[in-house]
Amino acid sequence: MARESGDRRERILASAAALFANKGVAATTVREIADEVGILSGSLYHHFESKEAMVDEIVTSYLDDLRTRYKRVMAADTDPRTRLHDLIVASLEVVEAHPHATEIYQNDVNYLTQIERFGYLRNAGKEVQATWLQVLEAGIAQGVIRDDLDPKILYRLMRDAVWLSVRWFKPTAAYPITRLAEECTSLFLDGLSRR
Amino acid sequence: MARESGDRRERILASAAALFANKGVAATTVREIADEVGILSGSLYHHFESKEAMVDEIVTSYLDDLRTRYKRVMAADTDPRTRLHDLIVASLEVVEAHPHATEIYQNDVNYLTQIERFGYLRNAGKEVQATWLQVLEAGIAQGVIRDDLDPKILYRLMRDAVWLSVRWFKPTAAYPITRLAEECTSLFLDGLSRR
DNA sequence: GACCGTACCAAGCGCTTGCTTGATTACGCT
DNA sequence: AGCGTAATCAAGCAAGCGCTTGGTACGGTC
Repeated sequence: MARESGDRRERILASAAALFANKGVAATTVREIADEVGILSGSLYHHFESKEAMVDEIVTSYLDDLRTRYKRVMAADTDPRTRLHDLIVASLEVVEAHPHATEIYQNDVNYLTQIERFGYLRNAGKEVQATWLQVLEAGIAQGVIRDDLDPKILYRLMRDAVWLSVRWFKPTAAYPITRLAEECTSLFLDGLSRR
Repeated sequence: MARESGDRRERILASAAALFANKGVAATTVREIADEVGILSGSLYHHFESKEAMVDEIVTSYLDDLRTRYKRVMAADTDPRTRLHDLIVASLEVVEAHPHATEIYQNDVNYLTQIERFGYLRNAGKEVQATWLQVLEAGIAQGVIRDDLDPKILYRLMRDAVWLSVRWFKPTAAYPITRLAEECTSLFLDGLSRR
């Protein structure tokens, strides 16, 4: 059985990601991961160098995907309003594609960044912020976005609202992720007051 | 030295809260807590029954404070728009008063709720949601809040944005917490589009 | 049919964990 | 001076941790 090596590897990674997301990285043991896959804990080390290596692979592929999509948004020749909308859509798509990785990143950044190996997480966060700020500031300069709100604060409020949707949003036929993206965009751009 | 017993207890609690918030509950050891206070780990058990008991006391006093302030907001005879503003202010005040507890709650709910002792966290979350929904739905019924946005989704977006400010917001003289509250309220109610 | 790499198991190592225990100290009260 | 209590230390236990090791089963290759 299991003639396909990569298959097993990915199943381990998937189980690990789910456990890391639900219980936290520190609180998840290699034995739990092995149990979920149906092997002994020692056998994990045939596929991965360490527990950290599993976390690393999960988080890295998540960040790679995020960077790729952000670049695509910024490469398009669009106005700030559209770009903001597209950033929200791209973010939610990444959240949907890597729900466990998103949750790990959200819950355990503090813990992870103090491990030498994951120092790169700091830079990743700064990159994301720079992208959003670029869009917001262009919007303010062009007069389509209010200039009485601090763009850094705006970014952080929107980022947390969008990213943490991973904790509660489960797409359905009646309420797909595209609709969440529209409601997010509409809330942030137009506000919830009736006019 | 340390003739006041309660003093030492609170210093332990403060150190524990800071460590729990920064590293996560599971990743913080009782020896680290003791080191911060300047005693041996065994001595902690003269003041607390267990590590869980410390977490419990931190989180409980946080939730008590939150509930109290929310009740005060809802007891006032105000319109939905004001109430929403007051809920945001109250939330930010609690975040400011219990920054470590807020962070612990945000980062470790998943981990904590699966420990029997902390099952009450589920109900606490539902209570908070019910309060916000009550205000939002009253606003929709009175026609001051748009009816094309799902109130549950609105609540979750605003909640995450407001609560996670604990991770990045440090009040200064130029930008006190009251201003953050105003910007939050203005963003959510009016949106960031210039009109 | 000898050989090799892959995938796994069984066992356990060294270490850290939360927590316990018994002895010792500091201090207020009489 | 003597006593009682609170606070602490020194030492260590059982359990669980991440990870290593030595060995086995098996499919493919020449």
